[in-house]
Amino acid sequence: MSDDRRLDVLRAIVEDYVQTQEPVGSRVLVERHALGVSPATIRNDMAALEEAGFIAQPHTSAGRVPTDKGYRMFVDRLSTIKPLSSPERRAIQQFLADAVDLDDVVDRSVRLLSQLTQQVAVVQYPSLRRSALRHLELVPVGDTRLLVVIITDTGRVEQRTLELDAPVAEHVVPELRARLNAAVAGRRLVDLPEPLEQMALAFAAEDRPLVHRVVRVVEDTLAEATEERVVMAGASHLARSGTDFSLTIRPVLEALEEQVVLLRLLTEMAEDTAGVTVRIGHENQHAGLAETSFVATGYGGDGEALARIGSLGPTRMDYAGTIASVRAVARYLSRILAG
Amino acid sequence: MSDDRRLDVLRAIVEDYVQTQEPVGSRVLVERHALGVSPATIRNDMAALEEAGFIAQPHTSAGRVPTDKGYRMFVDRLSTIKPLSSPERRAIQQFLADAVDLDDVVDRSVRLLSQLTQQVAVVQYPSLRRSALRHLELVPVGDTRLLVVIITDTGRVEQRTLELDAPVAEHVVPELRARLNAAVAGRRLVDLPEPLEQMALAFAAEDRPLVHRVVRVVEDTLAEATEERVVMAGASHLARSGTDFSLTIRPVLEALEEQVVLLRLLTEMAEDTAGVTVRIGHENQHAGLAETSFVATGYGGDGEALARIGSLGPTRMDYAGTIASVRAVARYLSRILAG
DNA sequence: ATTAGCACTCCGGGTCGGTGAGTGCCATGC
DNA sequence: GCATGGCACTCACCGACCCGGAGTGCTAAT
Repeated sequence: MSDDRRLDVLRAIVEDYVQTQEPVGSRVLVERHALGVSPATIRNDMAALEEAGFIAQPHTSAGRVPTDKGYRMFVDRLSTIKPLSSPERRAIQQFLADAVDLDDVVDRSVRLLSQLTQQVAVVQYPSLRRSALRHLELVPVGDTRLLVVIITDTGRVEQRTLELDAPVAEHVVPELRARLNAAVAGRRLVDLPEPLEQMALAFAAEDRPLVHRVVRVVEDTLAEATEERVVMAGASHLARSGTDFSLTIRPVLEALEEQVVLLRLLTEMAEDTAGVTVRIGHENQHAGLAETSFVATGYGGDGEALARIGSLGPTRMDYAGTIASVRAVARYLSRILAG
Repeated sequence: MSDDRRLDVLRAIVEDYVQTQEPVGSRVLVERHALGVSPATIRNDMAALEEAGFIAQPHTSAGRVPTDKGYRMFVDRLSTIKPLSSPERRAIQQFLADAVDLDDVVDRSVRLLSQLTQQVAVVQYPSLRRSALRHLELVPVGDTRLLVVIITDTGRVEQRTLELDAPVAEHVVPELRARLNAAVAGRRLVDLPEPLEQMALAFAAEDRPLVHRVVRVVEDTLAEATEERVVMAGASHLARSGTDFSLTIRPVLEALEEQVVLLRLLTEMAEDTAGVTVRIGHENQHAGLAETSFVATGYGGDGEALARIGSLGPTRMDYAGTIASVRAVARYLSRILAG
């Protein structure tokens, strides 16, 4: 049995179906691809592929459609890398380089990726937990409030307001600011508790409560679940014309509006740090995403990724192109953040 | 001619149509509303209303549907205010009060409003231009870069990185920071140029270039077009089941993804500061929004609004309820920001 | 192992009446 | 002069029906 040709047939089916969005039959298959055999032969192969679960027919006497398993095989073994053209690369780089601050970088990235893939793009902000601290700022507000501002080396800024019982002693704030910064600058979250503990000891007993509260806020902010921010763009691509997919658009939009779902989507793909991860159809846990695929990778950080970026579309998507785009944007994004 | 009854009929048509989403005929009208006359009479009134352009029929021998003009009349003269229940109010208040910083406040507001109205919600960040400055922070990064952080009294934070030609002189940064803050604290953008000018004079000539560059960055940031940030939530409500509206979903989503369009939508309604503004169907400039209505109002600031918040849905929406929700969220939002 | 031939299935689109909701108009009544 | 009952008319909608075409699976021949 010519196993090779069967895989060729599978590849051809996936490629045709992705392009035409219509079940593909044996005749058009031999016409459009140089398979060198007759439709009847293809039919036999198709029967075998169906038996093996790679393709299915929507109804008797219709062409074949790839199953999730078929797409899986396609991305794992059949699809070839599709490098971006060099003008494309330059355009990406330029567009991202014009960003003015982190919000802008993230915003531009997500729009760019959505534009490139013609799908929904998702970008996670650099994790606070895994970033290093660049600066801590304390700003007294009125008498009894203290604004704590945290700036990371990726440019991310978080702020929390602290309500105090008593007015702050004048001299404490500058000293605390100085010592805090000395203690945290350049360190990552995991390395923080001890230096902060040490630092607190340097203060007079009467100032300790304040110091501890500030330390507490900093630690909480960095550890909080809310630290994980995600942005999305390109939802309109879900309503691409000429697709029954629009029937399923509601649950998909709903899923995408739940930060929790998005985060799980991104973080569940965390194992494979260097490469690109692909989740196809039902491989996604969320029910609303059963007819979508998600392509993601990490960015920032050397070795361990700072955060993730991905693209979501119908299972019948251009995997090669999407993978290439996701990878490219992630690469330039990393470069910007490191620069 | 009983003009009053005609308006009653119009009101009845709008209310019925909003509820059922189906063209409403003369029979069901007299059945569902206590109009005290026969269908034939209603039919005469309907003919008059159609003549006047308030209603239309999709095709001969179908019921009537309100036109944009009909909705306009309805919101201007016919709809009654629908106050929120007091548990609802408490829930809103509580939900917003739990917010941890400005991003969180805005995020919660937009989600809340989308939840309340079951439509798309849009919230604009408090304008930098109209806010007062709370604090300016300068953080040296490496030798030749300076991070400028701007914090407003609404809690908004903006940051810009400044690339310098030469290493910064050690002593300049603390002094500049102190003087800058003295100059700007509590002032609004329009009041800034002069004090900043004054301040710069206090520095030695050799430090002037640096000082001027920092001043420049601050002023630019506050004046920039990109200062206007808008967030959106509830797009999934656009795909509400059982509506041909889903055919038009694409252009609407596209419009909503353009910051520019959103901003124009919000700012074009700026005249009426205290009340709620409603734009119906074709009154919206953007072509993709011809079948939607937008309800917006300002929030924050006394007198002049700091920013705007609104809700967008199909023209056949519950105007009274939407107006009430938008107003309520805006009110509590203002309160939080002032607190 | 491949292929030509063939019978079979079933989707999609088109046609065709029947039904019912809704209208417009007219003649009548208060 | 306004409201009303009656009535003919118009369409959209729905189900039944039919037909063509695409695609398959099977079998027999190479």
